Amino acid sequence: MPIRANDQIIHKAAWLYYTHGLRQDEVAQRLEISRASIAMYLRKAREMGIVTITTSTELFSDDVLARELEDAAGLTSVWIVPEDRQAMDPAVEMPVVAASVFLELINKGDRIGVAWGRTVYHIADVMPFADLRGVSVVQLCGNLGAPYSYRPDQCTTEIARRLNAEGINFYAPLVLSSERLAEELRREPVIREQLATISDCKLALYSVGGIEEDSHLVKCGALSAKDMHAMGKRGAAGVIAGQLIDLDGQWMDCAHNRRCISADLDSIRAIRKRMLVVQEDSKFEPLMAALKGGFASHLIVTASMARRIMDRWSRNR
Amino acid sequence: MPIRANDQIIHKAAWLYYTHGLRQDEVAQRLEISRASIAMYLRKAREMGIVTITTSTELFSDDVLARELEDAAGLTSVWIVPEDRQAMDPAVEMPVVAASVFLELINKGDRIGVAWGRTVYHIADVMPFADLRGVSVVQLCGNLGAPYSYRPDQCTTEIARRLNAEGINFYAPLVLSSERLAEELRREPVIREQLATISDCKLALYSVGGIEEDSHLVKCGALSAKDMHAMGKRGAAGVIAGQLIDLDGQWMDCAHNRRCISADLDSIRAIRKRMLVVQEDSKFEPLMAALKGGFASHLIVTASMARRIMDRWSRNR
DNA sequence: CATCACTAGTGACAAATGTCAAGCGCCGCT
DNA sequence: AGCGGCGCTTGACATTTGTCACTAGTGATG
Repeated sequence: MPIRANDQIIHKAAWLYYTHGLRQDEVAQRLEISRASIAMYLRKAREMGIVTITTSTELFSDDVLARELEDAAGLTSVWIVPEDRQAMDPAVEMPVVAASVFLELINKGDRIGVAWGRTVYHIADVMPFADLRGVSVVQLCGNLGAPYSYRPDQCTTEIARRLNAEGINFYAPLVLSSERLAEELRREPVIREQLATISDCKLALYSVGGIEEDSHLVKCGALSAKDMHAMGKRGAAGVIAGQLIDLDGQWMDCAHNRRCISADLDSIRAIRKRMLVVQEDSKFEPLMAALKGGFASHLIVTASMARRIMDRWSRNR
Repeated sequence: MPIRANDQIIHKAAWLYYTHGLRQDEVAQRLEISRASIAMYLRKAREMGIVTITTSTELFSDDVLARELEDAAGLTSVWIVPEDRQAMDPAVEMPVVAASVFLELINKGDRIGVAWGRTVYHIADVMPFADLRGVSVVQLCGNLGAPYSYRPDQCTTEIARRLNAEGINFYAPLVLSSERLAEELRREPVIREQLATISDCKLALYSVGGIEEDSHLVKCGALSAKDMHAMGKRGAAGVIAGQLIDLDGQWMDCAHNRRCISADLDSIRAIRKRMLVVQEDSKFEPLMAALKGGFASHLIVTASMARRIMDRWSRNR
């Protein structure tokens, strides 16, 4: 574009305003035209690229990635745990970040849902102590005798203890041996009430489970390796609060899910702050399913995982 | 710099406001804090270089006189600071223009040489904040205890700080009491290495010093008024990076220069972008010498100075 | 020469932004 | 535990900026 004599005044206005920090009326005075015109010139200057406003990409590259991911996936907030940092192992760092984010998301009097898994327990394990009387921590899924220390009730209890909050455990098994029994149990007033309050939670904390043979559900004996494998064939992509979800993050109508006593997935989706924390790189596909299913509003992942999500997301469009 | 939870929110506010164009109240709502805080965060973001607002310097190079001067003196680029009533005070304007031009000339990963003087310090003082990680700012000349605040190392340091770049100071005095000592010091590995890297600079910033009795070298005690006067008689015409040059811009073989620890003039000439900024009308003769000596590829002067250069140049041909 | 179409500029008002004193936790100290 | 200082946050108000309907000037056209 050739330099038109007229642009000169736009340059002058932009220079005085942006570089010297004069106010619009001062610029108007100096150039002897109305302030309204200055406002117009400045808009043109921005449109024409005479002034450019850029947000840093170098110094805060992780932050930029987080913002891009928020935009792409429609999430409220994303935290990126860097991996290139010489100091910290992401496996240690992530639960710490998650715990402090979790703490900040809690408000007085909130009811908070906590699911279960290795990740969640690690978060519980580094949760700072706080005095949050009036807060209730409820268990999102039924119980399960696990060979490890992170049983569902323990996650809830440990977090409640650290926060000085009220822990509300779920007095039902996660999986029953028959659908009929599960159905009957769900109808029990105590259980029903507990399930009904879940959508009142202000905040939920969970990870997403994988569907490999070493998945949590399998390890804890809730599902045989063979059945899990079969479910993978049938389109299962991940596990949320003990229940299988498909590639689109929808509840699967399968024997396992029907035998489960756990939070209704729609109740979980109804919670405003759904904090999803994913540590393992191998959980990429489950994570994508969970995101599609709307199980996250607040996401905590590693930088490499964030990049993979961005890649996939932009490719699909 | 560790993860500062506080910066995260600043970055996020800046992102939403500048990149997405949300209004402050919308940002406030989304981040669930007051709008007043958002306004504060945005100010910090600008100060920290998370967002940078730059204005094109085209206004000053878009000038017939500038083109003529480029052609006449064989310069790459000239910026003219106008002196008319509509413009700002040239004394204020020139450092600002210089700082903006300087910023535009920097590329990612560059090493940049910065000399010393009142002008350079004034430029440093109005240098915008930016995010130029990976850039190194090196000091072109030795140090000098100045009665003013603009010591050589301070120029370098301040510019580096504002750009978020790495500042590399020169740990030697500008002038030593004997030639022998200067020679020995120049041979010291640390110093020698530092001097050797100067020609790798992609960009240099300096002014040219006068040889009057109120010159910088005299004021800072590097040279007595009497000696300076004597050097004038012997043909000295100006000062570049602490060293005297003659009317043709050549290094003078004199006691002062031999006692100096500073960038070799040929190293400076080897730098592709040599940005010379001259404010005072009184520096006409030094400036002519510097131009003849090839110390400028990019020149910033007042309109009247530009006219004087053109006059002299055309008369001599 | 009247008319129309178009642009750039303006005054007045609405909207957005900047600022500051006061409030509120939090931390360290006694 | 109580106290004082410090730094962040906020509500309320002042200032600055954005917008829009309108006008004047300009140039093309029948």
